[in-house]
Amino acid sequence: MKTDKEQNVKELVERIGVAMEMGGLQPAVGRVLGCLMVSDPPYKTFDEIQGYLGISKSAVSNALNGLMSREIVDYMTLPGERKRYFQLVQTGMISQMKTKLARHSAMPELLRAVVQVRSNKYPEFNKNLLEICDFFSFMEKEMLASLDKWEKLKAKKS
Amino acid sequence: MKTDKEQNVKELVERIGVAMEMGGLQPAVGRVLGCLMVSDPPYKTFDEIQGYLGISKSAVSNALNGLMSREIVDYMTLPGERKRYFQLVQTGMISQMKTKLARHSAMPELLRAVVQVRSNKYPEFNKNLLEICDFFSFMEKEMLASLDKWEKLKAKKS
DNA sequence: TTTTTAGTTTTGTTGTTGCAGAACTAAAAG
DNA sequence: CTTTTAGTTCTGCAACAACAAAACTAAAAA
Repeated sequence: MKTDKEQNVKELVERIGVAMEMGGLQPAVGRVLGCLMVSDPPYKTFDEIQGYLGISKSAVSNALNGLMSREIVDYMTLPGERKRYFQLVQTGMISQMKTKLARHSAMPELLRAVVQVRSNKYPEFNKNLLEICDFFSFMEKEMLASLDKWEKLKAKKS
Repeated sequence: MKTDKEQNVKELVERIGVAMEMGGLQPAVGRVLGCLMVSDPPYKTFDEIQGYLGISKSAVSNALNGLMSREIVDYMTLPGERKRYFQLVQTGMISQMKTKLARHSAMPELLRAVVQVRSNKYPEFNKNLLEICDFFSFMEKEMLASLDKWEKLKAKKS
């Protein structure tokens, strides 16, 4: 039966939505993403998204605009048609990861400021703060290196 | 003048609070963390925290309990005293990073499920989905490796 | 026993989020 | 010029989050 598989797909979309929600996106945004992932063909119009998810136009509009501003989604048009076909930007998730990393980058600076403000009556504590600071710097550097590594790996393949 | 420096420290606490807030914690929680970072000595009682931040007891209580359940803060007691001295767990931020990483680990599985559900009419799209999937797996592996590297580096020093 | 201390739990208020529904708009079609 | 299409923006609401204030509790002190 067809409905059976479709049910499965909808549940999958729902699970993607929840996963995205935990990543800081709002529910409807996560579902739109999920919808575009399972969509066959891999693009959908505004109305199709709305119909598939059964949510309001405003929810779809806001979700799509948010996703487009983050460059996770973009759209194309077909010649002679006015409507837009929305689709995932394949590199979007990857650059998303980069921006997420960048958000941690304020910590080392703050921690250094903290240590500068502290007395040196508790050198052990200060040392540990600096170590945490080093840890964050270290991880940021490492992750950027990993991203580089990935990009080179991909470049070779293609 | 003393007040001048204290003002600076309070601003620093506030900035830490904001940084933590962006990391997904609630405002009061971020400030309690900031307070414990700049605290000299590096521990404070419930009342001291409340007094320093000028927030309610319930806010302090909830913040501390949340931080303790995440193992970012713990407390000690002094012999003969009932009150608890709250302090940062130095490894707390680091294990916090680990849990954050773990949250991404559902993605590869979901993406694989998506591809299995899709037709193969759009092999390019499917290939790209699998590539994103690989990317997340790759990054998770890399980060765990980095964490290992850090721990070994630290082990050597001490 | 009562009182104090060190918090916890409950209650209520305020502000914010996330969305639906309806009104609106701009461009194209008729 | 009117109508349709493809969305956007506005209005309003229900649910939830973050917190203050106050009531409560459990253990120790007096």
